[in-house]
Amino acid sequence: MWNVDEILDKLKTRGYKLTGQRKAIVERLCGRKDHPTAEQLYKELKKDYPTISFATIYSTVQLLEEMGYLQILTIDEKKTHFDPTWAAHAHFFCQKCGRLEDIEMEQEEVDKLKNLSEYRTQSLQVYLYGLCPECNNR
Amino acid sequence: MWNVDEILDKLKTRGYKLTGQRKAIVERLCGRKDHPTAEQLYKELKKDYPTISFATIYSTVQLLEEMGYLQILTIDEKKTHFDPTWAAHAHFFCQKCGRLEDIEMEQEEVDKLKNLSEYRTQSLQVYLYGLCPECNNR
DNA sequence: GTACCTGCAAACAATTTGCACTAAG
DNA sequence: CTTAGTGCAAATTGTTTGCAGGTAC
Repeated sequence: MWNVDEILDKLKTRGYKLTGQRKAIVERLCGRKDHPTAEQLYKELKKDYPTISFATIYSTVQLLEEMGYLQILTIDEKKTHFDPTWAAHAHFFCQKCGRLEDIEMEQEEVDKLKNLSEYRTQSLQVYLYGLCPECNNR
Repeated sequence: MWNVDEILDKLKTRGYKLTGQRKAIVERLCGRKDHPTAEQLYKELKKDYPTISFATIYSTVQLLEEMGYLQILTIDEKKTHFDPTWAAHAHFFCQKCGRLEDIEMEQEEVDKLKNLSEYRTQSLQVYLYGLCPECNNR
């Protein structure tokens, strides 16, 4: 699990400016277990930064992805979700309600999948689709 | 591998009309190894159906997905790709040129992944991201 | 002081939708 | 004949972009 200071340090090291917005975004993402969308982040951050914009959110999130601190999930066809968890894992997406859950996966399994291609794999996603128990029972 | 007639039969059985457009779309998808986008399909189909529309393509493709004959891939953040191959396999996406390739995967492996969740998994995608050899060498 | 960053609004692009017309059965 | 399907154009929506002003360093 990465921590806020580590990321801010690395940002600085790479020559990026430590703006209040970037700090706020990193802090808000760090350690959380859900997978917020840009919209969700925007609403949450508005409390601290009433003027924050999608432009800033998207650009910061892309920065964090390039640095390997988060993954941008395309499991939901409608919008991207951000996943700040570093540990190797798969995702389950409920096709009815949109619920998005982490699923544990062994590192060994992940490595095996990454090596499926003869090309060098930089990142990997395993997406499972179905109905969550609640949606299945009605 | 499914064939054109099987699909058309099943469409009829389910009460859908066998329009020329649907036949053309099914024929064009059946057996192909690449992963066309809506745009690509549209261009190709225009030769036979100069008036064909995106509305028809999207609706037919959704129908085929519901019937389990193709998968709609979200590996490319920008647009969806259609995959008419039924056999279990993963996908590799080149982050630079957008090349999208099939990767073989054993059925055993697929089943294992599908069972990672306690919920019933209806479908599964394994996406590998990286650079293809060509993009890697320049 | 000077890049770089931010916020705003406009632009973009893939997909969806409403509706009048057409054609399958 | 009836109803589902089609094509068109407009609408929608998540994301990106251009640019003027602001801020980190």
